[in-house]
Amino acid sequence: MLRDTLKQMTLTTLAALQDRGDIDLPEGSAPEFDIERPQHIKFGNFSINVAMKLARPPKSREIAAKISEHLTELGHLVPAYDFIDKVEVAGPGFINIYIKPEWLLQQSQTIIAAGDAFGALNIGKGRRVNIEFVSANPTGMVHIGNGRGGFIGDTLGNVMAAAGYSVTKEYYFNDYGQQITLLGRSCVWYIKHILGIDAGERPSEGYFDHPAAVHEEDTNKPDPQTNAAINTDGYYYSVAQRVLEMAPEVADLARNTEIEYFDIIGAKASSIIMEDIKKTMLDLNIHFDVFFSQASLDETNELQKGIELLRNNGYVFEKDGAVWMETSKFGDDKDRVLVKSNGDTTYVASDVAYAYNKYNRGFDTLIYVLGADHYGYIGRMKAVAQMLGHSADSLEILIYQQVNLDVGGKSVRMSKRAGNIVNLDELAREVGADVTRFFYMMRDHNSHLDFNLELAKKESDENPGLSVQYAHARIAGVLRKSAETGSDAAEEAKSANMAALLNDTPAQLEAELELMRENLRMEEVIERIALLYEPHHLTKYAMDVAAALHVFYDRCPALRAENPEVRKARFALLLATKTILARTLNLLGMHAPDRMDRAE
RNA sequence: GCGCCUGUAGCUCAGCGGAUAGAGCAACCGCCUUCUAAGCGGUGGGCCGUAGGUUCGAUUCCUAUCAGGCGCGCCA
Repeated sequence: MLRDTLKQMTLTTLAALQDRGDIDLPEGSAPEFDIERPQHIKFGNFSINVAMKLARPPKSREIAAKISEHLTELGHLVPAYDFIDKVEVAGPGFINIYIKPEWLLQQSQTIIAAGDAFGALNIGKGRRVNIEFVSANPTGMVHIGNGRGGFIGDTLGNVMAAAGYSVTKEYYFNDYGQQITLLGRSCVWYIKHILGIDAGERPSEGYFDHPAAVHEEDTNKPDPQTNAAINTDGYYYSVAQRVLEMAPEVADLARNTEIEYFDIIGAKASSIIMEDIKKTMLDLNIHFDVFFSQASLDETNELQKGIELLRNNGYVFEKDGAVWMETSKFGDDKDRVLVKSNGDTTYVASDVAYAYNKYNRGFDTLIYVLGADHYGYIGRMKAVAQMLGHSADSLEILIYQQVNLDVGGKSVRMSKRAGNIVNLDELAREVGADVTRFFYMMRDHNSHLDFNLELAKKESDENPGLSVQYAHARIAGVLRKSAETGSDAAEEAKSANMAALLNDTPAQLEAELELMRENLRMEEVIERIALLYEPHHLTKYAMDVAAALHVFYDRCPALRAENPEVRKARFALLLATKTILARTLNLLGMHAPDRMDRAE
């Protein structure tokens, strides 16, 4: 990528000037510096700040002038560096690089030739990365809160794969222990209602639908716990119905109501819910390579092996009849219990085993995408990584902030008790998967997200994500029109002389150059996302490319261009941009439509 | 009490220590006999929460402080 080339050129220049005695590098080596994208194009395509790192103004300007001179020379002498139009020194010592317009335009051919492979980087060098996200327990549907991780994880995974990492996307589900028993008991209660058996009082703990007839102002009162309050449209009611359909023999078990049957029924309910979750994920184009069962850790004995490994490494001790691990040795707030005094293993013990399992599968980096309520994980899991013999950096936890509901301008937390949980599949149905994905990805994962469902529905008309898709559709429209008149735009573009555009009006040329500048930025965006784990930059980038395309479309007709050379060259720009837009949309998990019908 | 996140335009938010802080939406004014107007051009709108500090340079880093959110189990 161009920025890397410039960095290399600058390093070469610094070394040459040092040899010549023109500059004095601290300890003989180049300082840290950046190749930046200036805010205004009048400051060039790129800006180098190394001179200010070496000295204060006005001395920095002198150094910048020397570097600038040498860079210009390099551009003339080395054919591979022949993209520099001019180099200028500005302000306190910025070295501003201006790229030749014809070089920029010519890159459209590079993009077209690369096709879907454009933007594929090798910064990952094939390193294996495991990204775990969503991992919602199969005791209820994914909602707009815990679903946020789905968009972050899936998009980050897509981008990291493009950046040359070998990515495995994974969902860890808890099909083990107490909560499955609870789910089973809740399900039995509903089954009894369905079968017309006396179900008794509704258990105080478990998984139940919000009663149908209760209004918001009643939420602080205890649930009615009567047959009348049962919501036959509720989710758990439907799960119970499906358990009965799937396994009619359950009816007999439910009549008995022995504790051990709860687990059996709970397992069936949980597998139904898991299928629902998988379907929701698929509807939103969120893909997983692996669904990992927590229970399997026990079956494979990894639960015990993980603990044993920690014990052998000397980090396990006993206290108060429980087994502990010394996570505090590695910066955690406190030590954590692995085996309770009653002999049960803790959830944390499963986390240890799961991390152990992931490392054993050969992953170099484990990324966890978790909600803010899992903040406490960071310290303990980083400690676990080290106790298992890996670096703290090999395990990264991305915390995304809470999603609240925006009700009448006030931020309201979703809760089961208030019955105001909005499920993700509901949102996807209302506004569509593409808009949903774009909407979520516009925000940094560190930012809080107040979800206004009404607005989200409205934004389906106004969402900038649609403008990006429209940009893609517009290009497809031109190509379609061209095909209708019997011409082959792709064929014409191949033989285009891009320099033909240099005779366009200044406004046209500016639009064409801006379009190519944006197109070529994709590699930098992918690199940054992969290195910093910040997938939200992709939406901003997509909007920038779309905006550049719309301006170009407005000013620079292709089909109607009088000059056939100009027409060909503009076809090349359109095809290159279509490639970029399609690629960007696909990384976002969105469709790149060839046609969009107006809403009205 | 301790820890983490957030505070930028009317709203929702971008902003990798750099130059005159940006986008979308909302508001206002223009542009369709033209490759889709889901678009383009223009206007207005900012003590970057507050106060110090580091730096040639701070919205960005550090400290304090105010405000909002979240977390601090032998729960999962």
